[in-house]
Amino acid sequence: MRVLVVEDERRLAGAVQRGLQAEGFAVDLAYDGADGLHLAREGAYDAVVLDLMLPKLSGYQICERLRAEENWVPVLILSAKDGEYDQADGLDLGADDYLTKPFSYVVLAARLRALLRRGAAPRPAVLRAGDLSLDPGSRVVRRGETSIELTAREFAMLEYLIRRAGQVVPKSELLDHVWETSDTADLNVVEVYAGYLRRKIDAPFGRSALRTLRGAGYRLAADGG
Amino acid sequence: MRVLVVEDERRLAGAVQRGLQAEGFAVDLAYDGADGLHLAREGAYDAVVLDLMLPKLSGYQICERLRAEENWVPVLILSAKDGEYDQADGLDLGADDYLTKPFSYVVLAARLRALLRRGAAPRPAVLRAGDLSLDPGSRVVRRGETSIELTAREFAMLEYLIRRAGQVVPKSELLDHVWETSDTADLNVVEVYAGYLRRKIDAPFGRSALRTLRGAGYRLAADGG
DNA sequence: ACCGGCGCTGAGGGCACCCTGAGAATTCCT
DNA sequence: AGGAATTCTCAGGGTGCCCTCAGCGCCGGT
Repeated sequence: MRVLVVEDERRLAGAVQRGLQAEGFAVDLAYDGADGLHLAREGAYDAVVLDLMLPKLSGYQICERLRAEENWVPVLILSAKDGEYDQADGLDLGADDYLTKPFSYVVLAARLRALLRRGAAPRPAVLRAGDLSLDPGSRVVRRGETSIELTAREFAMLEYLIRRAGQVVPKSELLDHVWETSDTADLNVVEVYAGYLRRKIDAPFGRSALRTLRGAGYRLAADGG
Repeated sequence: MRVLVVEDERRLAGAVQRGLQAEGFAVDLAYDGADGLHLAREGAYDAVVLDLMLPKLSGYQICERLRAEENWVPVLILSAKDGEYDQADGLDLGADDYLTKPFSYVVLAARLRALLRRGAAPRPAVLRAGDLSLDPGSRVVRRGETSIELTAREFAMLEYLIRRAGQVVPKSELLDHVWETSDTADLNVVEVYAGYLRRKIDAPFGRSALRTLRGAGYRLAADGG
């Protein structure tokens, strides 16, 4: 398992390298953001550990650029900041885990193993289907450049559909996951909301991303229709 | 996105529920390990949040049992313990993330979103017979590059045939598996649908993948005809 | 070649499935 | 509390799907 560690403080970087090597990882080092980004792009690593405060490019920026390039290598952010909002920001930016200094190599190694077990995440922070995009963090939905106002229920249903874009989703599954009604199930409410969604995400744009498959369910076109 | 929270301290459980609901999650609660395991098994949740110290079954045990049952629902462990080895143990046991008390709902929600981003169910394989392909997940049927629209019944029948491609399938077997009529069986309906299928998957392409074997049944050519 | 049976097909009725507008019920906000 | 937004229920209506039926062609046997 090859890991890239980007950390400008050389003594800490060396210590992390030795600590992870002791746990069986192969570790490369980079000492600034530009080098780190370059290596992460080219090096085919199984995971990347990023310090936040770096010369030239911050850890945030590295992560953001990698994700913008559709590179879903597991990223673990490492930082002295422990404000909760920093943490939330890092995760919503596309990082997969977050660890605050000081930390132990045992924990770092365990979290890396957990990340590697999951494998590279083939999913971006912002969910997309063609020119349709949905950001679970900021709750923003767009069709191309124009943003769309959705109610909570509409948003939840579209989120579920866009996570399964290209797949057929039965109405019963939508009812299970988007609604909380366990027993008194009326599938009609799903149909009603399918109609609401079409009026907001399809009709104004002359598209038809949300298709009904009679007897099967709904399918959101992976290419946005 | 539906989340199960297993936490025995009721006030905390309620607070977490409200906090996550404010972030847009649908939250179910369980107050002991046995309930938690049961719900996690049955409830089709998108993620599970487990307290470690629980009556009846610990969070560790719940996680261990779920994984032993091949249930890969994303699990986040929540605990007052913050010893580094506890953390490492939880992660190596198959949990996907670990958070120590006290924590904030903003962080919990962000980490759940990161988990959901990663957690994607593996798709069923695409079935093939020559240049004929059928995808049970997206419900897409193709002959070469051109996609074909099938009704629910046509799709079900083709799916059954393509799974038995190259083999002879009696009409009675199709009736049993594609239709649910147990007794009042009229085999003619199978013949009718064989005709529908031929008109859609064979005739437009000048092929004949679906052959009739008089007195025996039908056979879908394994090489697509 | 004739005949019996098997399979194919076009037509059509019925109904299940889905969509939609209206309005009640509930929640949220001021 | 009052009003607005959201969520949900309900009934009506359209249409596509499913199945039945009857007639005919075709195949295989004698």
